[in-house]
Amino acid sequence: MVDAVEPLKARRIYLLLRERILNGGLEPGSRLPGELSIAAEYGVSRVTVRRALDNLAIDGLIDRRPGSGTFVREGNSVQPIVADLSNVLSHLVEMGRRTSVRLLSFAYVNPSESVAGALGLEPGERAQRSIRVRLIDGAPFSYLVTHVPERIGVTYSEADLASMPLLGLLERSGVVVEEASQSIGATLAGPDVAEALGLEIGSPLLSLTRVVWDPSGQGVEHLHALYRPDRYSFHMDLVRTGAVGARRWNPVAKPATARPEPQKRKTEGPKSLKPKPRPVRVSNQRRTST
Amino acid sequence: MVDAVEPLKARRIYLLLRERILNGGLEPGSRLPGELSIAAEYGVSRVTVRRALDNLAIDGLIDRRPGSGTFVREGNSVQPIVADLSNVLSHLVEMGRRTSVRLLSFAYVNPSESVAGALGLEPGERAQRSIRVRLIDGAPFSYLVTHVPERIGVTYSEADLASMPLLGLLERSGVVVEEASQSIGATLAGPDVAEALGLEIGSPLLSLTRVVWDPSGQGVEHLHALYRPDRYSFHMDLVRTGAVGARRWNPVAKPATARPEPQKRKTEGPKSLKPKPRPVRVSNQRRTST
DNA sequence: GAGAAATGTATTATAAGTTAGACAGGTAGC
DNA sequence: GCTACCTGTCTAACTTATAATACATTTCTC
Repeated sequence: MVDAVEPLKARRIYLLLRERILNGGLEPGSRLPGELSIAAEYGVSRVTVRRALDNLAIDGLIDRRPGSGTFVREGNSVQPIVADLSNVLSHLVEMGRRTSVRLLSFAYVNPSESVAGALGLEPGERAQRSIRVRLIDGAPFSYLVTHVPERIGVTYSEADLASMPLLGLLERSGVVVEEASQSIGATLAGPDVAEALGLEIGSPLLSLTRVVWDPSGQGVEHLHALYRPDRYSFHMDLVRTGAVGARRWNPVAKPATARPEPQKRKTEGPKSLKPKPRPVRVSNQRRTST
Repeated sequence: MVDAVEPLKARRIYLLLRERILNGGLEPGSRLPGELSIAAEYGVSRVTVRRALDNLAIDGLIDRRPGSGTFVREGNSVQPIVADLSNVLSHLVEMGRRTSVRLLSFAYVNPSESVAGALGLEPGERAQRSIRVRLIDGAPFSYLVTHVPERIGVTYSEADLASMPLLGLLERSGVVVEEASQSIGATLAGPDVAEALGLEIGSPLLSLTRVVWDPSGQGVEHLHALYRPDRYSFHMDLVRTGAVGARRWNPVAKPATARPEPQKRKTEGPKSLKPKPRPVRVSNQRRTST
């Protein structure tokens, strides 16, 4: 009879206030209620409220001015890297930002059942697994676990992996890559991933699972990618197509040649020049630790 | 100098293990590592691990057999709803599953700066904000916050909102919807969202922010959606296009007419008939409290 | 049956979170 | 200047969470 307790009021209040700042009604520059008011509102002590505010201050979300009050800091919108759904990294290179890769693991393993199933492996068939972390300007933003069937003929070395995209290596080896299927979800950072990405355990992550097939339908690559949402997000433009009554969104297919940006929004509002102060921003670790 | 502490390890481990059971590598029926192993892995004491396992047992996710071990309970695999990036709900209807909507809030507000900027509102211009929760077969899976400029001519009522998609209502009102831009990220559940979706505070969420414009570039709708990743995920098929040397992924544009499924994977492995053993489960809050 | 390994249970000690209160000092309004 | 209100800091007592052990019981393997 483990009676689920209700601990950690400070964190609860921290999350609550953070939500109000990021998504909710608290405008940048506005003043928060006094610490005593907040304490009364949520039925906790002032010390507890202060702990929550401390964390918000560490996150850089608020500005505390003694005698005056606590204010929502302005300009705390750190834009994450934006990627479209196709070739994620071409953007970055265009922007002149330097990306690098750290190879954490390189081994031949018996894949998990789900990976084996997705790739269509025979029972007991092994796969080459590599774990990589991708960095931009020295800051890690993605954790990639890839599985490639051993029988595909893995012709690349560890050094190759650290310098070239895996798909490029496969295509160089003569593997024809035709189609893929991927799904996007969210999950929490475990110990390994948290350390590799410089996060706290339990931080939210974007997850992407992609399975790539060759023209015969043979599984070629299984990718499980985890992204820091404060540094990476998916972006896409949609157009409304179809007849009335069956209208739907369709993604805008971009030409293979790189283009600066679709940049279509011609809103004329005074703020329209600042197209998207996307507030999503997830920073929640107070201590990156390790 | 409040040194950020490390609270609630038990809950953290509970969330992590739950994530591994639901999305991660732990197959149903498989045995978890021993309590001591888990304790060592996460650097906590066995008591703490046991607390986490207690909660997982309450959730019905695991099965503890004294002397034998702790096992992932079978039959938890509730497939998440799979949506493509365009018309998320058409799938569901096709599948014959019943979705419903709960309207949590309906008001005219001064939108936050980020929303106002995205929609291109004049300073001080108000917007109609509605907060809805969407359910499938009675289980909530998404939390939607939409903003529509007041001047657009909001011709729908609260009752309309609870029964029809917002975009449909707008188009019925004569608003021409042409293009949109959206980005996908991840975040943690705050108190409000957690309660609305039946989650613990701190659970991971998929977040989608979409801005819709009419042909003149005027903002029409701002959508901020949060999805339970165990019940909802984005899925898309990609094809490799472009010349050698500049190959990239492009999404497969689907026809407006509903089609059962692309279903391309013709892998012949014995497990290929079970293409996706995605294990999932639902109930997880022990106490929604307050 | 012996032994290893697992969960179930209990005890004690330490660490951490919370509360309540008091006081100092800064800021703004009257 | 006075007052009200705010944050910053501190103390003391209390409650809860976690750690470190030890030991019993069940299960599986050999």
